[in-house]
Amino acid sequence: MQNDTKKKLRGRPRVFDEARARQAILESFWERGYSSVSLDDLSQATGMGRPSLYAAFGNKEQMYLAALQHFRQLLGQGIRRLLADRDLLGFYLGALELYQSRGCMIVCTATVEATSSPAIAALVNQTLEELDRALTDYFRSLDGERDPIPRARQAAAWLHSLAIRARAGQSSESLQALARQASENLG
Amino acid sequence: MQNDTKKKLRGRPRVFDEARARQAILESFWERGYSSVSLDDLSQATGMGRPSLYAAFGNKEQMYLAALQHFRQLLGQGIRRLLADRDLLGFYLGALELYQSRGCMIVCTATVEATSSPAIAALVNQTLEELDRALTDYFRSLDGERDPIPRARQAAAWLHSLAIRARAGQSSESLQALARQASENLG
DNA sequence: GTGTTTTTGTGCGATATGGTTCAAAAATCT
DNA sequence: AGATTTTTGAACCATATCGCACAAAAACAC
Repeated sequence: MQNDTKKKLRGRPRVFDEARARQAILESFWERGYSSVSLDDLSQATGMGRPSLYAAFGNKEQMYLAALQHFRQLLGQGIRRLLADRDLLGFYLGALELYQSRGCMIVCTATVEATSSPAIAALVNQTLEELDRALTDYFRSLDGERDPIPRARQAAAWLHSLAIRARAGQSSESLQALARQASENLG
Repeated sequence: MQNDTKKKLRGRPRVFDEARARQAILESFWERGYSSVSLDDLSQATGMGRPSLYAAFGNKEQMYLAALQHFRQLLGQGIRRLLADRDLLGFYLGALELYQSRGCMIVCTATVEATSSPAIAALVNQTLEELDRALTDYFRSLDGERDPIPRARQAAAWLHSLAIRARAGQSSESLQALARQASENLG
């Protein structure tokens, strides 16, 4: 929980790599959602025993929330980088790459739990609004763009649609065609 | 399982109303997804004992699939009716009404399970494609519409986005504003 | 070596879960 | 009334689930 530096600490050394474990937890939840992933699944995915898992990352909900934050960071990173390039097609294709691996964790798995867990609901909303804000800022920054908000909403709608279709397993070709349509539609 | 007519049958009469029970099952899954709804939850929601539930509707997955079909029918009905009126704003506002109660069952809860259950995945895809087809037909039917497919994809994207935002609990005003934007954008 | 600190794995416990059996109950048919 | 048919509810079974105690293990400090 507190060993971030890799310098020698006092007790028995950990046998697991915390970053790898976090990644494994993220991927499990990302792929199958919250409810259908058990602690045993996580134990297997990380190679850690349940007690170690618990000591290191807390209980199941805390792990899920951390994974969601992790995903959110991943998403935000991509958004900032790609929008800085003013390359909308690149943005959509990059997002698509992320989505085609396992779909969008926010749109396609966290929304289910939103009705059961206020904490998850809050995080979902926060992420959605963050995306809206980032897109609005982007369109506002474009020369001669007078009404950025509706444009941002439309851009978000394309992204949401891509997320859903990717999770549903539609073909790469049709998804990429959609990404192209989105960028042309907005460019 | 087979008693659809209400005429007097042979044995002990059922104490439950099959239609109401189906509705209760639908609402449970619709609200909380597949995995986090237990048979006990369904038993409580319907007022039926688990064995009766099992005898009448099969196992959990069969119940979920039936509920999903039920929802799909509901959605398709609304789509056909509203598009027949050529009232796109009405279409979006109607969908929104459905979505604001519990979100979209396909987009917001079935997609999670798609990775675990091929049957659910297939049904999700089928529904998505059905929607695309219906929207394409609609735009094709409009006078002077030469390229209906991209327009249909855009219309679907607006719908997907509305579904997600509604499930996330965004305000009625912002959702209705989005519905208006969508219909103006396409009209 | 002796003590200290931290991680690990075995294993427990209480409850939840999906599914099913089975006798009793409640209706109809003859 | 008796036989027949169907539903019901209690109870059961095997397994899964989350969470946690606890002793052994593995490192360091002195």
